Amino acid sequence: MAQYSVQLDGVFVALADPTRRAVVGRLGHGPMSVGDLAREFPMTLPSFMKHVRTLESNGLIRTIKSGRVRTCVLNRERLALVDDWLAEQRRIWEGRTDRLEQFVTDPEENTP
Amino acid sequence: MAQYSVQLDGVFVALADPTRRAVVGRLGHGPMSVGDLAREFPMTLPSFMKHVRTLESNGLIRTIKSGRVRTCVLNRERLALVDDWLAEQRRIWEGRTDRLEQFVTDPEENTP
DNA sequence: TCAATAGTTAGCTCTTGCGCTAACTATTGA
DNA sequence: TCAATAGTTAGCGCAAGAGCTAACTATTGA
Repeated sequence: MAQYSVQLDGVFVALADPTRRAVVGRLGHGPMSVGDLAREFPMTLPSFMKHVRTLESNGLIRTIKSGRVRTCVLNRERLALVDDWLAEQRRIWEGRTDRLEQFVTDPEENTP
Repeated sequence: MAQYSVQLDGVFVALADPTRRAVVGRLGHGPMSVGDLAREFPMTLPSFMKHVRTLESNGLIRTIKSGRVRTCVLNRERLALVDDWLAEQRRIWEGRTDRLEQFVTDPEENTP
C-alpha cells in the first residue's frame, strides 16, 4: 500500500511535465527511437534524455537499445494507476453523505 | 487548446504531491477547514497552507473564508480533466495500427 | 476586554528539476 | 578504415518547490 503510493507518486510526477505527457501521447502511436522523438521537441538531446529516463524509471515507458538506437515503448499498464486513483476518488465522494451539496447551498450550516 | 493544456498541466502538477493528493482524497468526504485538514499532516500550518493555495490556484479546490475559518471544498469537475486526458490516450493507442504488439513480439522487426 | 484561536505574511534554507554545453563512446555504412 | 550518426556522461546555472521559524492580523468567546 505504501509501495502503491510511491508508484502512484512517480507516475504523477512523471506526467506533471508537458514534454513527458507529449512523449506518452506520441508513443501511443507506436514505439519510436529517442532521436526521432527528440526531434519533435525544442530542446537538446541530453535534456530530452532526462525526460526519457524519468519516464522509464517511473515505469511509464520501457526502452530497448539495439545497436546505437534506443527505442521507447509505452507501458500502458502504468497509466492504469491513474485510472485507479481517479476511480477511488469517485468511490470516496459517492460513498459520502451529501455534505458537499449542503455546503454549497447553505455555507452557514457547515461553519457553526 | 493551449489553454486546455495549461490547465491540464496545473492539475497534474498539483496532483504530483502526495500531500495534495491526500487533501483531495480527504475533501472527497466533504468540506473541511484548513486547520482540521492540516492537523492530519506532519507539517506546520504555513507549509500546509502553500499546498492549499496550490490546489486552489490550479482549480482543484475552492475555499471560502467565513470569520476566521477558511473552509476547503473539492472541485470535482477539475479532476475530470485527468479523465479526459486518459481517455484521449486510450483513443490514440486504440486508433493506431498494432505496432506495439508487433514490437513486443518481435523487436528486430522495428529496428531495421 | 482580553486571551485564545485560526490563519496569514515575510523571509530563510535546502533540494530538486530542467535546461544548457562540451566532450566522450559506440555503431554503422560507404 | 574513417566519417557520420546515435546516444551518453559530466558538470554547470538558474528557478521553483517544499519545508521551516518568527511575527503578525483578525475573530471569537468567556
